[in-house]
Amino acid sequence: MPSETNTPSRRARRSDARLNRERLVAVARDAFTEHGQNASLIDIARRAGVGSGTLYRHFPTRAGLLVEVYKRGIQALAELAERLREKGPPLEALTTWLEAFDEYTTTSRGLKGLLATVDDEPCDDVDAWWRATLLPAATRLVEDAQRCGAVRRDVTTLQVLRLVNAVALAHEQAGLDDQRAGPLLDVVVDGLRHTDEDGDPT
Amino acid sequence: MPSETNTPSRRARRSDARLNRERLVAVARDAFTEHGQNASLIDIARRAGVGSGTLYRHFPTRAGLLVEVYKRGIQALAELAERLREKGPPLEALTTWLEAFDEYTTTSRGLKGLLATVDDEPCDDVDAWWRATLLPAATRLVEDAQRCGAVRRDVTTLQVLRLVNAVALAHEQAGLDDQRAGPLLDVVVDGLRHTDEDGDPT
DNA sequence: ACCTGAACACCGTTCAAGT
DNA sequence: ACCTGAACACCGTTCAAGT
Repeated sequence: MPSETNTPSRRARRSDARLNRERLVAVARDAFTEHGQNASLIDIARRAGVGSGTLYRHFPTRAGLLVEVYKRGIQALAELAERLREKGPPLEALTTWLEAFDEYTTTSRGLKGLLATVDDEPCDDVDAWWRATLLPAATRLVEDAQRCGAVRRDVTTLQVLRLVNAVALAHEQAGLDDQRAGPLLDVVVDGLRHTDEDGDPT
Repeated sequence: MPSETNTPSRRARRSDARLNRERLVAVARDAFTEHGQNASLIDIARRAGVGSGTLYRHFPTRAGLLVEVYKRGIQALAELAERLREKGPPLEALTTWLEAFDEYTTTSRGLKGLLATVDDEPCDDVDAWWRATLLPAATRLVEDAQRCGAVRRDVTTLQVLRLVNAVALAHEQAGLDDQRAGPLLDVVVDGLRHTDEDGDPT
């Protein structure tokens, strides 16, 4: 197999590329945390010690880089949703999960910006990826809670996520990055709960 | 009075400046509507037919220009708050006002961005201006509703405004600029209402 | 007093040239 | 196959020079 014996240089190149990629992601994580989702890409490349072209080769779009940075966290949230669903009553599961979601997005500045730009339907493959990861798990939680009458039925899962994300975003933009949104999140969660007191008697 | 007779040229100059200023504001209104609060300033100057220095002379900061564009609307909202307060029951007044607030910010793209950056305390005179206009009126509405037990007491007026603004912002960033936030706003309003069902029995 | 526009520093993105 | 960095187009902001 010459394709294996005569390509130690290929292997070496590849490990170089892999190293660059890892460095970029690590630097990007810091940059997004420090400056939000609009952190300077050229600065990320500089701090990673690579040319700007290299950054674009690995991550053609900013969203792609953002997703790479927050990939693990998004996956962890999806898994948490499944665990909570098996464990407790629907409303409690949803509430706990939304708090975890809020906590993660609060500490991950760039992620808030990424989620905020979500449209009603997937627009590219990066968008499609995180939707496929996060939405199904969240939808199951929301629909469980709706089915048992604990949560109002006139909201979609995407709207719920947008709402919680907006709260986190509002909190961040107010300059209070460090702590969770707390009472503001409570307002949203209370608002999501189904109440009968509005039943129109006509 | 020589200071009056020998300054017809001064009068002419001033009217030039006034015209430039008006043009800038008119163009800026369109630009913010079209591109949001980050619309290109250089493009605004260009479209108004003035040099970039002229824009900076009239409006040293972007926030100053934004406030100028939305000044009337902010004042109108403050007056509406007073009228509603005199007219109906506290909760209804607050609800109606928040809907009007949401509707105005929804149609005024740049305003959402301006309000989103509000800190817990005024940071400059532009910030101070709209706070002095909007906050007192809104605070009276909120506190009325809290006093009569219709709205929970663990939120401040600023938090309420941030929350509603965040909803409008989330809605816009999701690419649905045209319609009001609707159900998302309902969730927030419901969440603000005071309910006793959570009274801890300990 | 007011306006202009060149000048500077910065960024996003692409692409020819290198290894 | 991968990387570099110059090149281009754009913007925010300032300031000397004009009227």
